[in-house]
Order: sequence, then structure tokens, then C-alpha cells
Amino acid sequence: MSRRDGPAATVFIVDDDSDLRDALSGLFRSVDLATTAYASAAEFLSTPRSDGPGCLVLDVRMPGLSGLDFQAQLAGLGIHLPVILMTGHGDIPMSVRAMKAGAVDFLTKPFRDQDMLDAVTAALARDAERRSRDTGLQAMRTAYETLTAREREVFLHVTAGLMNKQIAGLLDLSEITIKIHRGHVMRKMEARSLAELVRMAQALGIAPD
Amino acid sequence: MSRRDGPAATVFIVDDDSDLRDALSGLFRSVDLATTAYASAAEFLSTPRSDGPGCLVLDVRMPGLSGLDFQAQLAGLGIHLPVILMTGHGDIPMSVRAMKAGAVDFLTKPFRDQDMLDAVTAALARDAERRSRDTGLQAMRTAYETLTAREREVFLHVTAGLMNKQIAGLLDLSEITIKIHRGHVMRKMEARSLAELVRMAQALGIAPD
DNA sequence: GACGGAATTATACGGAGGTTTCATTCGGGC
DNA sequence: GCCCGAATGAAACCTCCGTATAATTCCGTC
Repeated sequence: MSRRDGPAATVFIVDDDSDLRDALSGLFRSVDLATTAYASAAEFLSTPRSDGPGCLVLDVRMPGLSGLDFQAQLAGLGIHLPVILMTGHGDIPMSVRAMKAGAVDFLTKPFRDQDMLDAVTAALARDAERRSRDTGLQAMRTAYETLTAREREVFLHVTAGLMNKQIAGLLDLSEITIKIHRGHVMRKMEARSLAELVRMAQALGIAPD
Repeated sequence: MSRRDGPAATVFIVDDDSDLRDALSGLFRSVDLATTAYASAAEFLSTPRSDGPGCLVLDVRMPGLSGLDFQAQLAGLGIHLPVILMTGHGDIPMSVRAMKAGAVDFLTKPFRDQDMLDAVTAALARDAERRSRDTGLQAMRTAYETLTAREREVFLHVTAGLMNKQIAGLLDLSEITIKIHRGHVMRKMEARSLAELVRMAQALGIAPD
């Protein structure tokens, strides 16, 4: 509860150079950021870790998986932490590739402490933003899971703007049945108005076309 | 009508090196891309130009405004063309800055023709995507402009999910008046259902909170 | 001063939404 | 065989939405 970036944000450092790991750890601790350091991507992956807010600071050149390769794999592993890359022997194509892949920043060693701190601040802000976007969405997805197949059909057509009788015609059902399903959808999704349901459909990516 | 990127996509080249301008023009014409070249940012800005689809290919080092400075100014000038930067004497911080500012790519001279073509293809795709997003939005904004102040208030509350009588209470009006305004909103916005109106509100950034 | 648009409200009516109650059918699962 | 949830639907009832008609007020323009 020390900074504006929220509770328990952790900077995960992955670098094979123990001196740099220590230096970075000290730097981040000096601004009250929790820090955990690893000597390799493999060590990071094999160590149990809470999925709290944070960001990754990766060295590009490491034995085993390079920082760039590791970055490319993260999404597939379900890890969405923002990434900051650093390198002592980089080139422009490398940095461009990293930025295209979504890196927050790409720093060349030696870098100024303040540049690293700025990058981490930006990364934590991005993570916080993603998390707040995700939080509401997760509850919606969970609620959506509880819908039956029929209810999902009705959900789709209702949020597309069709009237009950039109949906009834499409699905070859009676209007009263649509009303029942529609009521179930509203209750299960915890929507208090059609407008809210439409917004949920948007957030869930349930487009009419 | 020669490529999948739509009608009349133009590559705008801005570089003070006339040899490179000619080479790039030839390259783009070889794949049926319309091309216009300029020797400086100022020349580009002072030349009348249709606002059709396209992208910009900028040299970083130019007399007058540099490619990076020019890129930074584009949004303020209402120009949203995707930017590809190229340089013969760049460094990593420069490329990172450009990518952070939204550049599609950052190429170092000499580059392979195919790399430039790939970058342009990506840039045109990004432009086409932005345009298709913008097209519908522009019509909505125009329609929204025709709404009176009262109608906009009602629009806001309706798409927030409030009932007519609740809106009437908030605005200290009778329910029938809300119904009238609501009808006007639907007609002026050309929305055929409440769901459609809610989606428009989302697209227009008219959030309840 | 006349005209028109915006805003307001009332009455009335028809259509659409939503819930409750009751009832039937169909598949699983114990 | 029995129970349960999902799906279906009919009847009744109430609320909400939407429009048409008509009227009043205010404000700015011609």
C-alpha cells in the first residue's frame, strides 16, 4: 500500500547477470516496488507465482530462451504481464520487433535509472488498465457460461434489437417462450435493463453480424 | 481497382534524397500502388491532397522538420495516415520513440524491397481498418449534431437503461414529454431499436458514468 | 406582428415487454 | 420407476413503450 499503482505490484526481473539483477532489485525497492529476480526464463516459469499486478523486465541476451523469444511465448502461456526489454547489444530491427510485439519499452544498457523507472511506471499503468478492463469482463463470461444454448440464441437476437415475436419466428417458437428465455437471460446475466444487456453483449464480443 | 487494399490507396513519400524518392516510387508502382513524392514535410503539407486511403513513408533525417517531429505533429494536424519511418543513421532509442508514437515500422537503410512492401501493406491495412471504423462513426456524429440539448439528455439516460418515468423524475418533466423526445432521438439517429441506439451511444463514447 | 421551431403537457389507444401460474414433454441420473 | 432441469406454451394480468391529436408557451426570425 505504498504507491498509486495499487496493491502489491511486483516487478519480475529475468536476467542472467546477477550484478544487474541486484542493481535493479535495489533500484525498484528504493521506490517501494516489490521485486523478484530470476536468472532465466525457465526459472521464472518453474517458480510458483501469484497472478497479481506487475510487469516483466527481461534481458534480451540470455542463455536458453532469449528475452524476445520469451516475450513471444508469454501470451500463449496465458501470461499478460507488460514487458520491458533491455539489451547491451541490440539493433534497431530487434527493438522494432519487440515493440511490434507489444513491449512497453526497449532500453539499451547502460540506461539511466530514471528511464527504467519511467518504463516500469508505464508498464504497471498498462497492467492496471488491462486488469480493470478484465475484471468486469470475467464476471460477465462466468455469467454467460451459465446460459443454456437456447438462452444464448435469445440473448443474441435480443441484443441485436429484434422483437420477441421476430425471434419467435426465427426460432419457430411461440412468443411467450421467448419471453421466458429472455427473462432467464436478464436474471442470469444480472442485467437490470436492456441497455445494460446490450453493453454486455458488446463487451463479450457477441455481435449481431 | 487493382489491389485488395481498396480503391486508390496512395503511398506518400517524404524524403530529401531524390534518388531514393525515385527508387521508392518505382518500387511501389511495380506493385500497382499510386505514389506521390515530396522533398520535405513542408512540401507535403502545402500541396493539396485528397484525403483518400494511403500511408506515409518518411525519412527521419531531413532538412527542416525531421521525420520524427513530423510524425509527432500529424495527429494535431488532423492527418491520421499510418507512418513508416526509415533512416540511415538511427539508433534504438529513436526507433523505440517512433514505435511508441504509433509508427507502423521503422526501417534502416539499406532495406530490402520486400521489407518496405510488407510495411506498406501493413500500413494500408491499418488505414483501411481505421477508415471503416470511422465511416459509420462520422454518420453517427452528424446525426447526433442534429439533436437538441434536451434530446441529448434523454438520449444519455435512455441508453443508460433508465425508464421513461425515471428520466422524467430526474429532469423534472412529465413522462409523456420524455416519450416525445425519445421518439425524436430514435428518428434523428435512425435507430430502429433500443439495442441499436445503445450501440451508437457506445460508439460515440456517451457513457452512463 | 406573423411564422416556425423547440419544449412542454394531456388524453387516448394499441402494441410490446415482463411475470406468474399451470401444464406437458423430454432426457438424464439415482 | 422416480425426480429434476430444460424447454415449451397457454391464460391472465400489469407495466412500459410509442404514436397521434391537440393545445400552450417561449424565443428568435422575417
